[in-house]
Amino acid sequence: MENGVASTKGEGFLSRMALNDNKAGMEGLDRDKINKIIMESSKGSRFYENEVKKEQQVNQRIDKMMQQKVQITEQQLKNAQAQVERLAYELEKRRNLSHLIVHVDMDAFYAAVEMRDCPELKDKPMAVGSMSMLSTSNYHARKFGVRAAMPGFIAKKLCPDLVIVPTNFDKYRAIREIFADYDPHFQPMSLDEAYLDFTDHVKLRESCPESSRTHLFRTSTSETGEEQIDLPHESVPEVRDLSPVLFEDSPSSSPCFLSPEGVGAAGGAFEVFGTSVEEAVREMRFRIEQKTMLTASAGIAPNTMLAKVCSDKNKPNGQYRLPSTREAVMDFIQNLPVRKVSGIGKVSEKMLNALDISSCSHFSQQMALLSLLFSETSWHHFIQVSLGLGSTYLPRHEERKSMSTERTFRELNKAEEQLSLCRELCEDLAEDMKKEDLKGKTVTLKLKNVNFEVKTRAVTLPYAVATVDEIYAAAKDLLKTEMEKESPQPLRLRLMGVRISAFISSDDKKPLQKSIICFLQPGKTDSTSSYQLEREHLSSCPPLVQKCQRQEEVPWRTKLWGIKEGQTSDEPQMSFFQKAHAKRLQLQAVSASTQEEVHNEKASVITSTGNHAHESVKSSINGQRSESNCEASGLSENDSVSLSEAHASTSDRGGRVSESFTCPVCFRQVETTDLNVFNQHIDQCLSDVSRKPNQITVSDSESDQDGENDHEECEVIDKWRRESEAQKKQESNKPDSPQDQHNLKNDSGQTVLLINGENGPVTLQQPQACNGKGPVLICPVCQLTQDTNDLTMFNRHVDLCLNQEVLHELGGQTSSSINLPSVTVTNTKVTDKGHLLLRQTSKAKNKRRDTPSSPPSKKARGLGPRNTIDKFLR
DNA sequence: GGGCGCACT
DNA sequence: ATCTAGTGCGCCC
Repeated sequence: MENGVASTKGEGFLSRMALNDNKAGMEGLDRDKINKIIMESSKGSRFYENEVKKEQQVNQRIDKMMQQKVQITEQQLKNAQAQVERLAYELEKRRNLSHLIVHVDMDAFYAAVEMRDCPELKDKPMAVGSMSMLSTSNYHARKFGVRAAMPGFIAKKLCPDLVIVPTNFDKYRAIREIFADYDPHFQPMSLDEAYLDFTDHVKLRESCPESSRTHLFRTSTSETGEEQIDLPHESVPEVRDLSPVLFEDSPSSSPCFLSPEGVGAAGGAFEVFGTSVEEAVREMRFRIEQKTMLTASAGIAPNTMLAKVCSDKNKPNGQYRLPSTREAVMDFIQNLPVRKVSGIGKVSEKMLNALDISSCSHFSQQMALLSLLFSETSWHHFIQVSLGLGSTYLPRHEERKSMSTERTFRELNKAEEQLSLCRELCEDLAEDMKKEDLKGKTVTLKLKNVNFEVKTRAVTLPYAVATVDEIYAAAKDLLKTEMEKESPQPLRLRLMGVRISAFISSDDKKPLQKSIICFLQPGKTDSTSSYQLEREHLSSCPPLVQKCQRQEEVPWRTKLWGIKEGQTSDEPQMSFFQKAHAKRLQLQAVSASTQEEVHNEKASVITSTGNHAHESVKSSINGQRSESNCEASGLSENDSVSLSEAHASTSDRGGRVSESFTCPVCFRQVETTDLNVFNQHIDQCLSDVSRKPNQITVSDSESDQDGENDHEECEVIDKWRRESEAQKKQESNKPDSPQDQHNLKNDSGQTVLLINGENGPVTLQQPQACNGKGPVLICPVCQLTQDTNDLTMFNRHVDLCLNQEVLHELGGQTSSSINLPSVTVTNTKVTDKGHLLLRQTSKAKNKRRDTPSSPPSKKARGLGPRNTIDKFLR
């Protein structure tokens, strides 16, 4: 090799495949011995040869880069340096240390689940996967060098006693919901990993009573209110013997998990958690463990980039906090190996190494050079890493961009078989496409031959396709073309895959309905109105409309992200309905970003009972009607509940049974069973919006940098809402009923108290008394007046009451059998599992989803959204 | 738009 | 004997 990077094939191979001893649980292994086995198992195989070839290609890239490097003039470097410094200055100016981003990562996730469900495995080295490939291994196996992404047959050589368990994704999927308990807006990166923003939670935590930070140990599955994750056919081992067995050599096993500080009234041990973010995260991990019997590790830092690195620091079953000071961040970065940074992989690392860059501190020294040798996105990413900068907001779920299926097999060289396999793949893909109601224009065929050479061939059709025949027609053409190229030799394939991309928007497939009859009547469409959306963003949410039509829960987060920065009010094609939608969704985003959740699984037990005893709660809430304003707009998760479940509901309000719909525009209950009447109501609401088209705006995040317009915009919306309400009142000529919507807020203008309707739609509580100071809060459980105006405190109290109710009176009753009032406090969300999440708004801010210190483009390599998992989640 | 590589899990 | 599957994005043409 010209640059001397790899002098032999073996070295070249090992530089790609050798044991990466950075991995947790891999410390102090006999690396040479392990690498020798890896080498011996691989040498001479086609895979090996291909790896060597790829290695050479990388080396060529490096050579090319080095040639460029020597041609760089002093002047170029000087100019580049100036540019780099300017950017660094700008980035520094925008550094945002105000967020507390948490990255949670389940420890050896798949393996841990399998061990939990099959305790005999606990003492053995085991891995999840197949002889061909392992997904992960437990910590026993890691001692032998067995790790994720290693083929099982090699792992067996390293560790002959290794037990390999096949993957069971359905089981792993169930775990995901625990993250939502903590932050419904969490960003899942995979089945076992997520980012959460703890900023607001910690702010509120400081004023929390100790009781709400007290958590019981699970002593048996039935004694606590913690829901069980659905785990088909397995026994539930004692949690306390799980953790030490799983991670006996954990660097940071929290002893508190094993030696509880006290014994609760119910006989259960409990632990009190503090108010700091470390304690909050520790509490979360504790609860995850109590609930799933699995441990998680976490990193706490001012941004996602750092949080991710931090979560790895004390793995397994540990956490690490990087203080939110510039000094701490820069210290942390100095000795951080570049490879630890998300987005810098094997190849990037090697290229950087060739420039003598191995730790992040080297970045700043070489940044001018890097700016000349790497693409703009790449070096921008590098410079941010060098400054310890990263995203301070959690990008929400985005739309899927492609869908594919592929299969690996033993050599397949008969044209007939290849074609029928291709057909099979197309069938699978078409089925998946149908599930998400997708149609795409680009069909890509992927082929890997027995020498591991990968080819992709794509065709973009003038129309979108989704059916088997359509996809196959395109894929077959591509395959035949490749066959012809090779003929008379046959293609010798080991993998075939079909992918569809370039999805068309839902609107192209089915026009949106002005009246949201689509929410209500599956299959029925109103062809008289169609909406051409100018913005691709807004229109590119194909799964949404269909899901509405199926009356499934609408993924509002998805919808929310259909509305992105750059949307403005002067888009003529945007329907008013969509504008109203957009605005509300945007407001949801605002409140979502400022909401914090009060853990309340016990309350969730209550909520899931649904239609009981609303009345008993109503009388307990006295308060003032709020002035509409931004903070108390009430446009939060509640709305998503209303919207997503804007279908007929039968309720027993006021002792009578009535059919009603919740209007998705004004949120009022429309008491009718006639869809036409309901649609008329919605149309009226929409025309209310239309009279103020410029006020129902979707703000451009770029032009609203400091969120200063938020208040103004909220006022506009609330004004409209007030007017709308007044108008409706006139129409119906009825006084306010308890179900009428009012935003209530406490003295600080932060909170609204609502009573939850049984079927999702939220009805707001009419204030009944006013003491001049704010709402008088009476606990719906113990019926005692609470000496506080602070809804957070009140929530905590209710929480505790419910806990006691559930634990001490109802014992092991399951959630569905508990018959208690349904209580919701504002900005709550009833999750699909019936969990009641309590949150409280704080000052609306952070409207910008892209904060000054977040990367200029999340498209920076490796930092884009990961949608892999969404397929599993849906 | 096509082809292919990188990165991540 | 045996080295995944799925996705998004960058770069180059």
